[in-house]
Amino acid sequence: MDTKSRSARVYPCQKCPLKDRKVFRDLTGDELNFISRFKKGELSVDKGGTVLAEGTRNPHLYTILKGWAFRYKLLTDGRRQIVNFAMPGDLVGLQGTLMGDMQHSVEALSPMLLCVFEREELLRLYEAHPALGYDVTWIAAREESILDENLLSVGRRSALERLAYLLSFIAERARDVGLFNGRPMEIPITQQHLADTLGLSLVHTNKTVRKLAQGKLLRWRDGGCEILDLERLEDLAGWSPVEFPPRPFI
Amino acid sequence: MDTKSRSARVYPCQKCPLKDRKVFRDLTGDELNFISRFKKGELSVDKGGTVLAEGTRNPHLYTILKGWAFRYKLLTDGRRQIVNFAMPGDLVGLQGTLMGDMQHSVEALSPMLLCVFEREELLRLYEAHPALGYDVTWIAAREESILDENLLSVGRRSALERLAYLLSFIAERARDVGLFNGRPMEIPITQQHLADTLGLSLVHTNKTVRKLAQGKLLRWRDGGCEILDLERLEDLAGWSPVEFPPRPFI
DNA sequence: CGCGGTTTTGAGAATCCTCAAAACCAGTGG
DNA sequence: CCACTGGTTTTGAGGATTCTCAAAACCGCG
Repeated sequence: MDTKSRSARVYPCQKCPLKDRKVFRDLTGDELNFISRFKKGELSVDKGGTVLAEGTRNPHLYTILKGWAFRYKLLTDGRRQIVNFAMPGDLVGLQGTLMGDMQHSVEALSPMLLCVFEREELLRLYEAHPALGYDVTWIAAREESILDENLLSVGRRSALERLAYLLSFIAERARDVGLFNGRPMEIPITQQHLADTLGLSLVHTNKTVRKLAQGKLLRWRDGGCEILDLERLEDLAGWSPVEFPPRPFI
Repeated sequence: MDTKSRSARVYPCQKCPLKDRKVFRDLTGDELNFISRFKKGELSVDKGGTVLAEGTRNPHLYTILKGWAFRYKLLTDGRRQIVNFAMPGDLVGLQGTLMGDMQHSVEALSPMLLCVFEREELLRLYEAHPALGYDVTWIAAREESILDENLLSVGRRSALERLAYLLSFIAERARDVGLFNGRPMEIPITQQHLADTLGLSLVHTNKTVRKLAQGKLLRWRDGGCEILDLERLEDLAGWSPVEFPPRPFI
């Protein structure tokens, strides 16, 4: 189940498939060279595999190159809360890198490919390229801002609004990093994942999903959700587009 | 209502009342000197005053010296979600500093005194003292970790657990930074604040508070909550103490 | 004393939950 | 090729939690 494998380097940073996306800021040659040395290899994780586990101390920090994952926490009796999803360009493991033990787990929703960095070397990045250090803080602040929004949803939106908001949000993010690329907008999650993100029961989540499916806003197909009408979904969610400058990534 | 006033500098960083608390890491002389120049003044805000407003762009970044505040977001129809509380030693405004417009607001729960920094100079901090830049990231990661925990609460805990958890958490944090200091553990919030933090209605929050009050775990007095039995509160919350190394602050 | 903000209580209703079971579906091994 | 299995989705039904509405009580303050 927990099939991770360290593979040879397939993507040198100079040929990073993400770096030319317009949502990401451009890196200088120097920065790219540094990151290239900072990168220690690539890790592939199977669907369902655990990338990072709560309570452990992992020597690595990762940037997602390919695939989907989710970040979650558990209560002792097994109740699970998914706190965020992660996709290409996202950094995972920063919290553990800085604070010691991981306070949450990360699991793959699809086969993944990750860039591997050494946590011990992070400070050297700040020393060598302050702007990259600043970028890492930027990335952490962005995560914070996403969590604020999720908390607003779970605390104050109705089940239907919550679901619409979550799907809109995931779809927008995924589109930005090219996960759809013209193809249908399919999100590789189960309704149990949705339930654990929204703070709802599986049954009620299903009934809510059903409503959106009847309205042709989405459909459920082979273990995933396909967004059919993002626009109406965003209306329902009370979506207010927030424009950000190109974001950094490493 | 929005009474802010820029005051003369009362606390030079060398005499910062927080810097010797054991929850905070020690700063080198160089670092302290730099921070001292980085600090542009002090700001005092009345109880109920707005420190930062969602949708605006503020040229400043603050560290709280004295007082309590909360961070919140609003939906267009007025529903409010409090996402976190802030107290001495906490940095506020970082998200706006990095990403542009504020995505949340910050309001004072008590009279406050804040250290004022210029957002434009933040990058210089990374350049001059990479370790301090690293610290800022640390602070952001800590906020992230708190938000994860809040999300777990709101999404997966019952009303009673949620309330017990929230109060335990606030009390622990406040104690760490010396807000009680032997005195009774009084938290200057209304039940409306609790409700908006927990994602509950005011009425149901009140009924839940009542239960804890009947069990002598807390009592409500002159516009605030006094914790009477933190230990039992933590039991109820399923509290698992997490030990962190001394945390940075600037 | 009156006022605004806050806390408290009651009552009925909506949302959301749990339990239970069936339907569906892809993969596995016989 | 089929039966079986485990995971996922779907549906029904009754019940618990939480909500809204409404009003009263309380309390510091001008």
